[in-house]
Amino acid sequence: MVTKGNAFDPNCPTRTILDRIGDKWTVLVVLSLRSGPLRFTELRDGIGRVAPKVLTQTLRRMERDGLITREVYPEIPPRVVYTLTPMGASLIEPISVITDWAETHVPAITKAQAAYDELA
Amino acid sequence: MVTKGNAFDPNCPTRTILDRIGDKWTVLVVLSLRSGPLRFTELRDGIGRVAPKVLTQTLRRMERDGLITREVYPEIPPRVVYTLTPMGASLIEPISVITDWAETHVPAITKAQAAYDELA
DNA sequence: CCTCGACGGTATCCATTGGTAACTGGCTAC
DNA sequence: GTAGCCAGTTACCAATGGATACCGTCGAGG
Repeated sequence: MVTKGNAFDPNCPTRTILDRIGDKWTVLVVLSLRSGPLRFTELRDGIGRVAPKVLTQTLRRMERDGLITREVYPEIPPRVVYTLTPMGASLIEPISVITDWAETHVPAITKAQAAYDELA
Repeated sequence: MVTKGNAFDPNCPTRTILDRIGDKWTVLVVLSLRSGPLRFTELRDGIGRVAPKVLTQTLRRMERDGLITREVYPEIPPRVVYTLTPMGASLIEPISVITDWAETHVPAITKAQAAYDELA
């Protein structure tokens, strides 16, 4: 009845992690850092319009989860560099599978939506 | 700079679909329907405590996106059966990749969180 | 009778969250 | 002196998520 794990138990940590991964910004941060470390503003500019507050929240969470590291260089102006940890990098593959699926099915979904709205 | 697609463009449909897939309940609905059609209450009971309103919203969205079908049997008491479409079923694989990742990394993430909170 | 429960939802309300806009501090360049 | 850079933070507000209660219709049970 239940999957191999127990994602159906609300108290299961898998569920929490699933939520985390499913987060819009988390996915985009991972993809952004794919090709190397970035600074805060580089992330902000690379990801189409994120509120800095939200980006900070996302990055802190990801740091806490061990997906990225945050290195602060106490210079003026300040410099903070975010880097994927090996665990964070291991997320690229699963995320790619999802984005591939999404891109493949965009036309079908758009079409389904149009059909649905048609007879509404 | 950008992935194969353009998930970084906020107006890109891929982004919308990504949000959809990332949705907590959508994932659980797909997994629930994996082994066959289910009725509303079966879904509700199978997924650890969902508010009916939220489940309805989720199901309507998924129906609109062409991931599931909704069949109403005008009986008393009413019977409504939800079934994965082929497209919906094609989501099982990608989702499994993610859940596998999540389950594999639960210990590491939990450990990372503990370490982070330790020195906070 | 008449009330109770099954089913597939709505309706209402509140808490949490996502997001916007403005501001901070410290230094450097104009 | 004042404008700007970076990496945020601090209000503040709108939207969303979620809990709870309720609806109509019917057959079953008392």
